[in-house]
Amino acid sequence: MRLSQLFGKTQRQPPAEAETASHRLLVQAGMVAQLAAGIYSYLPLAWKVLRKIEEIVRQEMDAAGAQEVHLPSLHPLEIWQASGRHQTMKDVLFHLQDKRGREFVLGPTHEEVITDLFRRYVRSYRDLPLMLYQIQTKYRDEPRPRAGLIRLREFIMKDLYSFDADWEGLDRSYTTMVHAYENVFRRCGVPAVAVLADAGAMGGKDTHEFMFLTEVGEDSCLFCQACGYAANAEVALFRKTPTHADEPPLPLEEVATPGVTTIPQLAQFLGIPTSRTCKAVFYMADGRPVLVAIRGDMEVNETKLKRALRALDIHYMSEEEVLRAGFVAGSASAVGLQGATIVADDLIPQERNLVAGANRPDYHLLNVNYGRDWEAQIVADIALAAHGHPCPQCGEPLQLKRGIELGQVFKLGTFYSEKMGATFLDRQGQMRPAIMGCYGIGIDRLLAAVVEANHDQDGIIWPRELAPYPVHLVAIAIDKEEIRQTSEELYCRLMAHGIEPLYDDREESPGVKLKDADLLGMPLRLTISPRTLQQGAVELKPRSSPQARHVPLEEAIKAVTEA
RNA sequence: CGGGGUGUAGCUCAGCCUGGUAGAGCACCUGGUUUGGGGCCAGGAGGCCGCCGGUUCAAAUCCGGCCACCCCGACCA
Repeated sequence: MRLSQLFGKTQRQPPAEAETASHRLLVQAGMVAQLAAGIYSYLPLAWKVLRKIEEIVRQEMDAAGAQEVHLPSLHPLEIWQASGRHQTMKDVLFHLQDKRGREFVLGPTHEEVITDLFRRYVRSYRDLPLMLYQIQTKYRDEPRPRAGLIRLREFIMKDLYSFDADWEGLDRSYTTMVHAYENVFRRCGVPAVAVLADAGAMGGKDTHEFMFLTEVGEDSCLFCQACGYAANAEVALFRKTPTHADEPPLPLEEVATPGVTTIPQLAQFLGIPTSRTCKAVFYMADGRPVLVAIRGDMEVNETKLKRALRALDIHYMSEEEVLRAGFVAGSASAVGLQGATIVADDLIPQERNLVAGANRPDYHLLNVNYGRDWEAQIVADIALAAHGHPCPQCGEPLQLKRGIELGQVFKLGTFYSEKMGATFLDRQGQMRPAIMGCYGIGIDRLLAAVVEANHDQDGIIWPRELAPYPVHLVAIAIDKEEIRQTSEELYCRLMAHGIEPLYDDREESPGVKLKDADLLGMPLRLTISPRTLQQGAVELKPRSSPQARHVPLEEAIKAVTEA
């Protein structure tokens, strides 16, 4: 490919809006272009890489025994009503109508469509297990698109669905997919780790996310170096031990705490650690007020809270909602509280003599004891694991790291098959719902991660298997006839050997060409210049190393093949 | 949806406070020169100053509303 003909132009200035390396480099290299928030065009170079990523994914999915299909993006609304997800996913669904007013949604994922397909064709356990997948554009009206290709509203996803006759079968399919995913990410040059995750609106039980650990990631995960425990912060457990479990309960006592409205102030005012306090946090859960009681040194994990409440939607109370609920912000507690659901973290009942709000301004209560002074409707683990908390398995301190979620695998079970009647007859002639799993990879997000994982200050460094072209051929001073002739010859010779280079045949200064070569990131660079030509040589340099060497022109093909 | 920020040439930005002729660098076109890290010279083309309204003799500039985009949070591949 001649660079002079290539559609897409490098820019000298990085784009102002880009804050992450992948966003900046892909835009600056002229590989992607934004159309609207979370909606991008892919130009030739990026599209080539995406196709290579897809090819790797196809190979691994096929090797795992899956078959590729292609499902529609236009989904009749009814199919979403059948699963109930027109409600649980309504915030991200794009809606549209046909001429007759029939309602459709743009597919954000395909459990409903695939389950429908299954129920039309599968009758017998003999057809199981079954794995179907597709690589397709998904549409989600994300509340906040972010960081170039990291979070898009229109994106390419590989989604695979497994159907098994029993739970052991699902476990096997799941394990098979986990291994396939490890292969995909390894081949793409992105180190990914599997962590325990939350199933969210997908339904189902076990689920893992594959994380690429990086500071620019939007997820937080906790890791134990001692025993290997790894979990998304949304679901991470940690070992909780009460500090004063053996203390006898002391009499409740009200104290004046003028001007004290926060836990740190309270602890300082009374000269106690924050772990001796019981904090009240206010939420609205599906429109109902909720008071959450948690030890003062911990934070609420909203994913856990949402699950404990079995709520569709929860959010932190606004000031207005606090007023309406009648909570005394700064001095609130569950003691004597009416008219709200009370949720207590499961550590609270084990503690003795905590300090909590008195539900009147400037007063707090000493020696508050669960069971004696108050009770909660729900007691559950709703605490957020943090850096340094003890591992739930071995007690060693957990490490907090940020990551980008590249893929997720779910054991869905019968969530969809029961709702939608996806059944089969087992060996005994019994009708049973299929046991399902689903497995997604964000293809364009993976592209972004590839760049995040493979770049330096000068540009992208494509891994071999993904590079748009294996070689970048730079002709310096190409307006000199002998340079042009030699470069053209080498270009043709490489092509004849099945190596298509990206050939910089532009009449540009050396600096421009070399900078662009670094930015565009082909794994090998061949440079022809008056200097190399004098020796009848061409310079060969890997993008990933500063080491360049001269090789005789006639050995160029061999050198490239062996490099 | 809450909080913060930005909208001026293809890109990066100045001009706005203090109203009066729309600018720079890069990119683009012509010609010349240079040739190993975005070189130099000359000439040229390119703008509903985000949109709508208001104030004013006069608005990129002041005021109001709206929209878009970016960042931080609640959601997800």
